[in-house]
Amino acid sequence: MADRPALTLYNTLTRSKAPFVPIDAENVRMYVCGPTVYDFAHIGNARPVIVFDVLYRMLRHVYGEAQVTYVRNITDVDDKINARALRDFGKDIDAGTVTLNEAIRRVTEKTANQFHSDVAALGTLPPTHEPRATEFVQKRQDGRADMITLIERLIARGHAYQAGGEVLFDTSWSGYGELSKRNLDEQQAGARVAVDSHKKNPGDFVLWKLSSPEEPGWDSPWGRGRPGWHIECSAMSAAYLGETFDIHGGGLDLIFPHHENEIAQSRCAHGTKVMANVWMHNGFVQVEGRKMSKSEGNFVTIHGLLATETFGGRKWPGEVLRLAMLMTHYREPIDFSVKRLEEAERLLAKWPAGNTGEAGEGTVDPAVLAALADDLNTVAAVQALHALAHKAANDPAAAASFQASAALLGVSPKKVEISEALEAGVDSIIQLRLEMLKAKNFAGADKIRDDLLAKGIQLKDGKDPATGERVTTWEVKR
RNA sequence: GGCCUCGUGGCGGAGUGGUGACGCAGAGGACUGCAAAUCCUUGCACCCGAGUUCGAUUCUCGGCGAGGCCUCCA
Repeated sequence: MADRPALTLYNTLTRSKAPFVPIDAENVRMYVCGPTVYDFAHIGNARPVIVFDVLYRMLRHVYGEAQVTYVRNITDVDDKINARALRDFGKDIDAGTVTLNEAIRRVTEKTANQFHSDVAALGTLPPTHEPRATEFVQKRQDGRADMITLIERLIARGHAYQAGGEVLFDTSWSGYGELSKRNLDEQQAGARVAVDSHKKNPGDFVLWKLSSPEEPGWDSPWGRGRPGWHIECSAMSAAYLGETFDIHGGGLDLIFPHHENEIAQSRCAHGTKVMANVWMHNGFVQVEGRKMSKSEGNFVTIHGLLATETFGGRKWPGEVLRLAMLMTHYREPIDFSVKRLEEAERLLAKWPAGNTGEAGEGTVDPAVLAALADDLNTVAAVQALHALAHKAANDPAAAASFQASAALLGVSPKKVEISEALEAGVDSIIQLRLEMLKAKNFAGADKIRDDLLAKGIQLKDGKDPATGERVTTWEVKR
């Protein structure tokens, strides 16, 4: 395709922007680190989900929907999950009515379901594959990559060793530190982590650790145990995308150690020069100017924004949250605030509402496309969209183009539904009000207007240009 | 201590070696019985210092400031 838009992406590996060239344009492959399912997802989790959803839409637009594979995992094995299961089901486990594994499964199922409903409300497309870590611990019937096989290969190739009841990755490997630009030897001075004596190098990390009988575990060549934190992404990316793929994404904080370790594991296990060609990282989210943390009391969950009145004293529609997120470039830090959400809502209210949220027949606006092609400049894209919205008011082609362009960002405003009974009655109420106005009964007319507004219907008075008669129209107030 | 980001008007936020992007909010106006919506007009900026340059917000160096990672974290 000669007319394919040139997509440029910032690559953390090279700390620079470069044209994106897929390994195989017929099968463009992207992996994004998904949630560890032990608690409600917060807006910090929402950012990569939204950002890489835009990238997914962009890739599908450029290369074709069937030509893009997007994998986002669910990590359902983690000591935080175990702790949560004990907290929530400890009594049941003690009473013998629930096993630990059952309790863990309940925690992960509930949290994963919540996550899915949250991100659906944010207007994100489901990924092509959403593998769960627990299904990739042991060797699989279908022959896809698994964690134990990867660890075996790492040991066989001399990159991992057993010590102190653990299997550890040997970070003396020469490629270690390329992504995060770290030299581990130089970091010893201020390192806060105590050096375990059984490690060959202080930075060596766990691939496999033994479980006590009370802890969840899987049988392995090294005894019953559970995987370390990083190996699941190496396994699941290889399982669906192969040993080398195009794009790997996640939050800034994952650069070290998570992604650095993933690279080390995958490259050493497979003997490859690269794990993913492009590494992309989104910036952090702050809340009202402060770091979000449970101790600060400003921990904001997606669910809390959508369904409760804990932030700014009201609920927020998913599309408002999404637009608010896209009003800042993905690599910049973002300050999540009530003011920002209000601005996003105002902007959205000015855009023409389509029923479908689908691209429809229109062509994507060149300015929107160019903005997104430039390392996902969603800010410029939103502003191009805003300009397009002005034209769309009395230009059907522009309106169609707006829908197609907005769909690429995933922010297509949908019409708000009102009850049919209300809608059917509006015209007669307007007539009644017009007669009151003729009689100069302004108080009565204004009351009607206020009552309708309370029901979500905004009246707008205008003049018929020919006759000078008052003409009242209405729209659904979003 | 080491390694990374970043610093633009009230707020958000692009961009560029050489005439104030833009959006939101504000102010003024048109329209209106009053609103809402819409339209028009308008004020406000590039952290500090040095260097390179005819010229720097844009490049280089230094400083100051903010944030992140080095420990679970998106």
